[in-house]
Amino acid sequence: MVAAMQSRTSAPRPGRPRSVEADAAILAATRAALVELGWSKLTMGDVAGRAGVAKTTLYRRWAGKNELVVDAVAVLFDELELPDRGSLAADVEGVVLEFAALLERPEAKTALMAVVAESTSDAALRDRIRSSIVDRQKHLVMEGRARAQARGELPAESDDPETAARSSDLIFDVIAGAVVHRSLVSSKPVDTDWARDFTRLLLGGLTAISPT
Amino acid sequence: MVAAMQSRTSAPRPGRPRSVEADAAILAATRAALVELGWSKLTMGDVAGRAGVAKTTLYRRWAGKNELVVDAVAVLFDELELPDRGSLAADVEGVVLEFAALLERPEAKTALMAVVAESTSDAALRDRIRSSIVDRQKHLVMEGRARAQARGELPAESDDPETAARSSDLIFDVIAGAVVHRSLVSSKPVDTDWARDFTRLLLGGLTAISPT
DNA sequence: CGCTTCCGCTACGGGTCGTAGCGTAACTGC
DNA sequence: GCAGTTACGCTACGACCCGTAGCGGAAGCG
Repeated sequence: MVAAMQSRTSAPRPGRPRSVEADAAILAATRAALVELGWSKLTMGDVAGRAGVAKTTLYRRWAGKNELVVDAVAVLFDELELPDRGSLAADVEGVVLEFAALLERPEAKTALMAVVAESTSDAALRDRIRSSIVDRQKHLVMEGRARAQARGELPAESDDPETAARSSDLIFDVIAGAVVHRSLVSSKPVDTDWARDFTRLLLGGLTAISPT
Repeated sequence: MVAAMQSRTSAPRPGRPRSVEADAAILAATRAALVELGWSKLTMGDVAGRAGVAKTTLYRRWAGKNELVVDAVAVLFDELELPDRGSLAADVEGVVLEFAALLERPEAKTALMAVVAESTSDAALRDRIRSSIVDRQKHLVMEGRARAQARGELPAESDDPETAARSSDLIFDVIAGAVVHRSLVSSKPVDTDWARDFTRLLLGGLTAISPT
């Protein structure tokens, strides 16, 4: 992704250009390998073989497994959308289910946790994840919040842009964190029942949880 | 941990017993290696060297890196406690900060995400994590909830034990998930400010978030 | 003392890593 | 067309880690 951007934005350099088909083939092969092998058993040589590409070609574009997988998985997050479902509750429920469906895909679940784990001791990788994955989701929170404010479901946010950002960060961490934890750590399904319970908790708070 | 339990519960077998010092040394060496090297660069041979133990001894007790690290990190969660801080809000804030402090320890942050990632394609490891780590935390939710109900801060839970379990699972995923996501994915600090904001959101819901 | 199990050590085949070197292919500017 | 430049496929390589086997010896039990 970053590599692709580089070749797209940079002025046409002399010499043979990098094969765009190879880029796509490598990323697709990486996702396929993640599905079949999981993170730990995935090797650069295997990916190269699947993509019909020499191993050296991979190393010319990505420093290693971590960077490659981040780019391979990042595009999955572009699918996330937030259609107007009429109410804040419906919007939250919808995005929760969408995000959960994304996490159900084996290439996503195994790769995401692994790269996050690596990023704890690799600042560059941390930035790469933030820009390639995290920031792409955050705008969903902004959209949903703006809509809810327009509907009168939420009060206008603070004038101070810092506090406004703080609260949207908070909401983001709560939603994404809860779904990830439910799905990957507790390894229980994020179904419509759970999404409804979670939405009620998020909107109304702990006291709102009571037998329906 | 499981290995230790095995040798503790099983009847005294004939022959030389396993060295308990070796167990402790290996687990400590594993944590030290996690701090210095992180997950990916940690090797069984390195751990054996640090522990002053032969590599074969490690393999006699653990099947591999995954199992070893789970056991090495599991004991960290025993530190988590939930002293009565007088109110539900204070209790939540306290456990959030405690959990965050635990996640700040490099041996915990790098190992936890990694084993969770591996567990997505390893059912046995998933069970091991659940029993060794997740279930140890869940009782904190029960405690806090029971206290809040005794104080009159929360209504009594449903008679149906299934719905009661469902809601405590939900609360657990929201709290743990949010802290993990904030700390490891968004890589921003879980400080007292954030803990206060989060607690207000959890107790009062989205509408309660407004300029103080 | 025999029996059993654990330990440390050495050695090994198999696999992955990341790089170097080579000849060739593709594209640019003169 | 022709040099110049860069990318590609291929091969080969040392380095490292894996997980296991086999050995002699140590530590307990009866």
